[in-house]
Amino acid sequence: MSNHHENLKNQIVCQSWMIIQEEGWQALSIRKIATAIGYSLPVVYKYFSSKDDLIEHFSKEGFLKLTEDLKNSIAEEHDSKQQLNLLAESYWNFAFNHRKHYEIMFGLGIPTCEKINSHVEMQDTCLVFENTIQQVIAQHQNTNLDVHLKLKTFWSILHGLVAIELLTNSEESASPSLILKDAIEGFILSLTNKKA
Amino acid sequence: MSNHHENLKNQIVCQSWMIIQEEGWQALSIRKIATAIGYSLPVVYKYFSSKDDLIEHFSKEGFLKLTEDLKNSIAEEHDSKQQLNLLAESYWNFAFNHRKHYEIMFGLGIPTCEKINSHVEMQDTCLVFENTIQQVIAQHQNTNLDVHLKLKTFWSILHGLVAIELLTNSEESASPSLILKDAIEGFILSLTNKKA
DNA sequence: CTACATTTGCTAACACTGTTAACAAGGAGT
DNA sequence: ACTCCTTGTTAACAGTGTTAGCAAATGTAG
Repeated sequence: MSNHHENLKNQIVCQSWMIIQEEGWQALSIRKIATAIGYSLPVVYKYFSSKDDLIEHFSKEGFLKLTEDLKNSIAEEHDSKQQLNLLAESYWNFAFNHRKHYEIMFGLGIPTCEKINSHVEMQDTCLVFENTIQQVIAQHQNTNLDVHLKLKTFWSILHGLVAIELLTNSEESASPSLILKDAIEGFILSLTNKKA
Repeated sequence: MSNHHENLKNQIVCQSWMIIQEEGWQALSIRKIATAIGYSLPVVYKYFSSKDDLIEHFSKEGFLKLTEDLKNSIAEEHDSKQQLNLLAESYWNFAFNHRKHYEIMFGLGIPTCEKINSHVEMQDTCLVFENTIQQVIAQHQNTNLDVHLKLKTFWSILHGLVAIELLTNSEESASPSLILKDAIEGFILSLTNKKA
C-alpha cells in the first residue's frame, strides 16, 4: 500500500501549491486540483476530508517552516539579545519570502477556514520566541517580568509590522526595514531596563 | 425620485449587517440579502455593483466610525503624549466592540475582496494618528524623526496587538490590556528621547 | 481457477455561490 | 394611444464544496 498513496497526496499538495502561488488562495478549488493531478473530484477527498483540511495543511506547513527558519537564524549566535534581533529579521524575511503561507497562517484575506489558529505547530513557534526572551530576562535578573506577556508583545510587534506592510505596499518592499530594527530595539530595552 | 431609492439601499445595508453579525462574513450572500429585503436578486445589483462593492461599503463605514471614535477620544485632552495613550485605548476598544468591522477593514479571514485597502476613509484615520504624533515630536524638538515612519510603527503596534488577540483569544478579552499600555509607553519614549 | 471482498476511481447529482441576460408590468410624457 | 423608461421579475450561466451510487480493477480465500 501507500506508495502510490503517498505519491498522490504529494501530487495534490504540490499542484495545489502551484495554483495558490500563481493565482492566489481565491483560485484554489477542488475541481482545479482534480484536473491538475489528472483525477476526478472525489479522489481529492480520499486524502483531505475537506477543503479546509487541505488549507490547514498549508498553515501547519508554514508554521513548521517558520519555526525551522527561526531556529536556524539563532543557531550560531550566543548573545540572547542579539538573538532577538535575528529572530525578528528572520520572521520578517519569512513573511515576505513565503507570503502565501503567511497569509493563511494569520488569515489575511482567505476564502474559507474560520479558525485555523492554535494548533501544535504554532505552539512550537511560540516556544522559540519564549526561550530566547526567557534567556534575556534571566540574563538581566528581571525575573519580575511576565514571559508570556512579553512573548505576546514581541509577536504583536512583528505581526503588526508585517501585516501593515503587506496590506499597504501590496507588491514591493523586502528588506527588514528600519522600523523593525527600531521597534525591536525598543522591545529589548523593555526587557533589560529595570524599573518599578 | 430616490426616497424609496435611499430607503431600499438602507434596507440592503441594514439586513446585510444583521446577517454578518449573526452568521459572520462567510454567510453573507446576495440571495440571502434579497430574500431579507423581500425582493429578487438583481435588485441588489441596482444599488451595489458587486458583492465586493457592498463589502467595501462596510470597510469604509468602519474607517469612518474608527476615525470618529479616535477624534472623540482626544477631544478633551490637550497633552499630546496623553493623547497617544487615549488613541491607543480607543483603537483597541473599537477593534473589540466592532469586531466584524475590524475584520473586513484589515482582511482577517474574509471571503472575497482582495484589496480593499488604501481608500480615502483610511487616509483620514492616518491623519488623526499623524497629527498627534507630529505634535509630540514638535513638542520635544525631535524634528529629525520621520513622522511617516513613526506613524507606521504606531499603527503596527496597535494592529499587531489586536490581531494576535483576536486570533488567539477568539471569544473573550476586552480591556485595553497591560501589553498595550506597555507597548505605547515604549513608543512614546522613542518619540521623546533624543539620541544620535 | 473461481468467488467473494476490497480498494480505486468514475459520473452525476445536490445545494449552494456571484452575476447577467431577457423579459413583463406599470407609470409619465407627448 | 403610443412610445419610453423605470422597476422588478424569472431563468440561466458558470462556478463552488460535497456526497451518493456505481463500475472496474485488484487482491485474497477456498
